[in-house]
Amino acid sequence: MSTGATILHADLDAFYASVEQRDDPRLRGRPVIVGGGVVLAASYEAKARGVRSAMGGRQARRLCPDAVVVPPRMSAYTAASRAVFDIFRETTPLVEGLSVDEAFLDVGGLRRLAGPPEDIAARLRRTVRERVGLPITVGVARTKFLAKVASGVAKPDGLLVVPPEAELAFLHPLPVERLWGVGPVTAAKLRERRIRTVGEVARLGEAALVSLLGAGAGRHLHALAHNRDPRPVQVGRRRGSMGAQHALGRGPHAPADLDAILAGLVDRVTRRMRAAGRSGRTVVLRLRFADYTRATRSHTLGKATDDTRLVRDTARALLCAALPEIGRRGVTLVGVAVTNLDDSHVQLTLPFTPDPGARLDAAVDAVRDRFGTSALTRAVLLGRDTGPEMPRLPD
DNA sequence: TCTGGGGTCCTAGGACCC
DNA sequence: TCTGGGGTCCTAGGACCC
Repeated sequence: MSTGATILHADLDAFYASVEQRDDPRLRGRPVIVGGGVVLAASYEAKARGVRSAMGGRQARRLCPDAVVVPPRMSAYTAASRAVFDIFRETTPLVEGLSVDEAFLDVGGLRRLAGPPEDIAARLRRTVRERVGLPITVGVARTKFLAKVASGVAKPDGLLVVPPEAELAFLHPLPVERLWGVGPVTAAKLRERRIRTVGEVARLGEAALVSLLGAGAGRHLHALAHNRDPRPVQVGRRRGSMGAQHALGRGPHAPADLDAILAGLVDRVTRRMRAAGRSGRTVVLRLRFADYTRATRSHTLGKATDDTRLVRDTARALLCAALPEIGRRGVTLVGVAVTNLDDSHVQLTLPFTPDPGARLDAAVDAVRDRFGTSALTRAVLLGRDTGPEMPRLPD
């Protein structure tokens, strides 16, 4: 294992908003908000005025009346994401995608081939800017956790290298909210104990953290504050669940309407599952009540399925059982997810080749490259035009 | 902070098994 | 006829992330 700072965390800045500014020069330099009801993304000009993603649209407009509000163009973001991930994979085969707009890259083995990590990172930023036209921030460090923190500090359009000898000096003065995994609840608990910086967390001791946050979170945070993070960059992670949800007004909502919404959601999810070659065993009904508290109801089937009717009937039974509670409390969101996705199918996307024989050869090669010869027990070749689906974790 | 849609990971109790 | 230790699976909830 290489000992230097060799992990890159690359993160596109204000992704959706940057794509809009790229494609419409009139938006450049102006506050841009993507999304109507809630803010999906805000340009840095809008962020400077206090606009945040997930914020209600009305509040955003109050904070920033001169913002240009544009509807999302998911297919444009998907295309941009694909182009950027192509550049990631040209940089190193060791790419772990976290979402549409960020990934870890391990460049530890590339020093002789491609130069030191900081040069690779600078080149990556330049290439993304030239070929895709988007600003991207890169953090470089010895661990994934620190690389992620570094990119967060360097945003927007920045590059920050944390050399191994400077790790704690970098980490300890930061506010605890900077830590990946510390959200509002954990931050509030720490604040009650007058703990504001990572250094103060590190001095607290593991036992105290465990009693404050629980065993898992306490130990995790203690390790991170001491900069212990052994997790490697993992290639080819597959998602564990697929879901769809739909928010509703405060209601009331007739059971038949809820059932129709649920059927539509199930249809969407199972369609995506079949397209990805995945099936799952557990059907989860997700509910949000009028007071915005949440609940889930789930049922696990005997074997994995991607069948619309079976998933729909299962979800419908869960909904029926929950109707009395929905009647009492009101409902503001219904969702369905299928989890326990099996690992028996993998989908690889390959460029189209006209000759069927060459197509099969390419598929066999691709499977062998990625999983070894023994993995190739049965392959189904599907022709599919690339739709507007978002590439999150590969399926 | 008056709240969309898509995910991940962890915890804890209970059923059930040996 | 009162009860150990260890394991897995299922369900539900919660925190967090983009």
